[in-house]
Amino acid sequence: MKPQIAHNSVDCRHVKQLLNRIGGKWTVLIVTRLSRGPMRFSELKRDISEISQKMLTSTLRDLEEDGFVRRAVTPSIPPRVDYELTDLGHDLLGPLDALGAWAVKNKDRVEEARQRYRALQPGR
Amino acid sequence: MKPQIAHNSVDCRHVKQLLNRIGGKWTVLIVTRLSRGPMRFSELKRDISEISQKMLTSTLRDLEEDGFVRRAVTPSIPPRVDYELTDLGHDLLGPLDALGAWAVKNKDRVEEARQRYRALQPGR
DNA sequence: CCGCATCCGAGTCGATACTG
DNA sequence: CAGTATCGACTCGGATGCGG
Repeated sequence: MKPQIAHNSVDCRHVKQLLNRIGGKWTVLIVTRLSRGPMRFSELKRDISEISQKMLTSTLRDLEEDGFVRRAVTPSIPPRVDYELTDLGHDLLGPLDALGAWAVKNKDRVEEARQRYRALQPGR
Repeated sequence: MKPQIAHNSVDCRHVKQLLNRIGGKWTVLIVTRLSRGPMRFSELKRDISEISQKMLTSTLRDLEEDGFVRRAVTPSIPPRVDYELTDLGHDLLGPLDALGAWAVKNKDRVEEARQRYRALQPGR
């Protein structure tokens, strides 16, 4: 089974890759936290209390891999690791904020649609 | 430069909900197809050949539930079902296209970052 | 033609325990 | 402090078969 997309446009693949990243359960939460400035691992963990250590680590790794986040290790004892957005990460905030603003602005319309839908679908 | 998304607030949930929707494997593909105009179920199925009937059905249901897509049944024989974007769905195209444009524009930077990352991580 | 029901494998998420 | 390792629960997506 190949992840090949029959959709001809090459660009489509990149769009989907990006969506897969930011569509992750924690990605946006982390990126928006970091938009305020560098944070330590434990700060992020404390700030997003519901996240598990594992998911925080792996999400940060993914973001680092794609060049949105920079990881800075200070080999002291105890060790210290800071994370911050790269230029690319900051650039991403633009469209991301736009989407976020849209979601906030239109949440009522979505909510209405959901209630209308449920009203018409007995059971389910 | 400053985060426009209010963290720790109710808004955050709506943003996440939206991302969960459009982060789905097929959502964007379907929405972009429908942006050109109404389409029948079988047209969509044919156009996105790799999608399974199940996923097409369930994704359309999700989009309908959130008010992005309207479903019109013509009870003829054989039956006929058309799907089209609602006004809300069309509005969503704005931020969605912005994100898509960003992905296309910055694909090289992401690609570079990935290669740089891989070069520094032997094995893994 | 449309799409629901069911089963199943693969990947994801998360709690817990352990290391430098 | 900042992770890694492991294992189970859960969810997603695909295949197939049936029904209106």
